[in-house]
Amino acid sequence: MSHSKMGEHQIYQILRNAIFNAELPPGTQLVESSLAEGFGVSRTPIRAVLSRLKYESLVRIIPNRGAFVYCPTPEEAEQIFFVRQMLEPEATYLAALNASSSDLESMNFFLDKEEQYYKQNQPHLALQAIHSFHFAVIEACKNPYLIQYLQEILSLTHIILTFYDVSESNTTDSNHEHRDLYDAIYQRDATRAKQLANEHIPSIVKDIDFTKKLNHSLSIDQIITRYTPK
Amino acid sequence: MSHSKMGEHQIYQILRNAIFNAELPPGTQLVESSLAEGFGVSRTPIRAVLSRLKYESLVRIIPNRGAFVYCPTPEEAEQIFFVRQMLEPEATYLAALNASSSDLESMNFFLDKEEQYYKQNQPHLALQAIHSFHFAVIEACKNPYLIQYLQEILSLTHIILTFYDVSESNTTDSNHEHRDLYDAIYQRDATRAKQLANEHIPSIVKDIDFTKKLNHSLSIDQIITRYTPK
DNA sequence: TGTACAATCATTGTATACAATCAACCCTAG
DNA sequence: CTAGGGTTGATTGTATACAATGATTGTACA
Repeated sequence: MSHSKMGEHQIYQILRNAIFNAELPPGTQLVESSLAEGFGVSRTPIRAVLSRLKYESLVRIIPNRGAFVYCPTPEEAEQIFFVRQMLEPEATYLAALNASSSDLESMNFFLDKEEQYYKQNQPHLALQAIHSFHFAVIEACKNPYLIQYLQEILSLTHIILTFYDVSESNTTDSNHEHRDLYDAIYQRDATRAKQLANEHIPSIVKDIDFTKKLNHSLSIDQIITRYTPK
Repeated sequence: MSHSKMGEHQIYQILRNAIFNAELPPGTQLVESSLAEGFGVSRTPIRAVLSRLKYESLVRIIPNRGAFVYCPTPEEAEQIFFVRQMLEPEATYLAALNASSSDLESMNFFLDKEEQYYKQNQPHLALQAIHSFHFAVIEACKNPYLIQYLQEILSLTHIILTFYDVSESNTTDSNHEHRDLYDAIYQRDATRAKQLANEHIPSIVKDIDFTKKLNHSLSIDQIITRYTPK
């Protein structure tokens, strides 16, 4: 199956999203020639995209063997959440000081989305909204290096939450914690925002059930077709 | 000037070192074809190396324009040191808990080097020894994600210290602070190690003179020749 | 003289052909 | 039936040719 030609950035976005939402199951091999054919380009830009995903820890590249979708072990998950716990409270502190009105709007938007998806019993979409909310918060901290690292760590935690079962989590609590965090930022109460962020992360981790893996898997062609406009 | 063929990893190391030590002056354009000729390979592996350096913030790539050696502004320097201040004390805490005997040996080795280079009045080499010492510390924390981010941030701070003038700093104090830090880690006193690391960073920053830029610059060919074995 | 515009050139971006690598398979000898 | 070793095939790694981009220079015209 061949599609219309696509730009490198677009290809990156599609693959990133697919890994992000665990539609490409962790461990899947990404073969350059197949992707090239699917996206209607040569292997050259595909290699660039895979290389970028490697630096973001979303794929692992084994020399002369190939690229494989990142597959977090529970031990790695713990290390990832540890780093998130190190970075996010401080970034939240800065966000409370520096958030622009458009940052605040963005946070609000995704909070509403989260609530809406919970009510519609679509936890998978709610998780995406939560990710976007947290992303909006860290973007507001205005330190590009901190943003870069936290964005990466946040993506990894999102993959973990999507890949492992979190159905036991209390959705109402989750939404309330996020709203409280937003309120603290909105009121420029940086200390309180930091403390809320600090307490928030353990409440995410405790609901992960590492014994149950979920399955959202799609084929490469399904993914390409879905994201291809028209 | 053409040289014997070299592997991608080796090329990466050479370019990284050259940028790291400000031998390639910040702002220098790195032209793919020149590097390819210099290293005796095609543009393909050069592009891979430049792309990697880009993800490590050591070069900036402007699309359709080229790759340029990272050129830190004082404002960026502040943001970089801020992130270092966020990460390094905690990593030092973990290092005190987890350092292996070979980690400790490594730290000790570079402490001696630092002292030795100061005595020989070679501040530039002493800076490199300090970097290696700090690197040994963070490696001991055993969290691969934290190590990755701190390694990057540490490299950026090293570039800043090499690029701007720090000749006013008190070399004896510096060495003593490092030895104290090592002692705390050696004694597994994690809390003290963390505190020392916390106090150490401001004492680095205060000696930077952003008004004076130093010049260590070499041409690409000089760099290739110097690092080429034989 | 200064500005708009066209041609030129250096450089990056992409496609394709070929080389190198490694795993899996099969075949043979013990 | 098993262990060793060579062969094959799928995949990545590299070189090279060509296309696209955008800055620079030169030039005509106001």
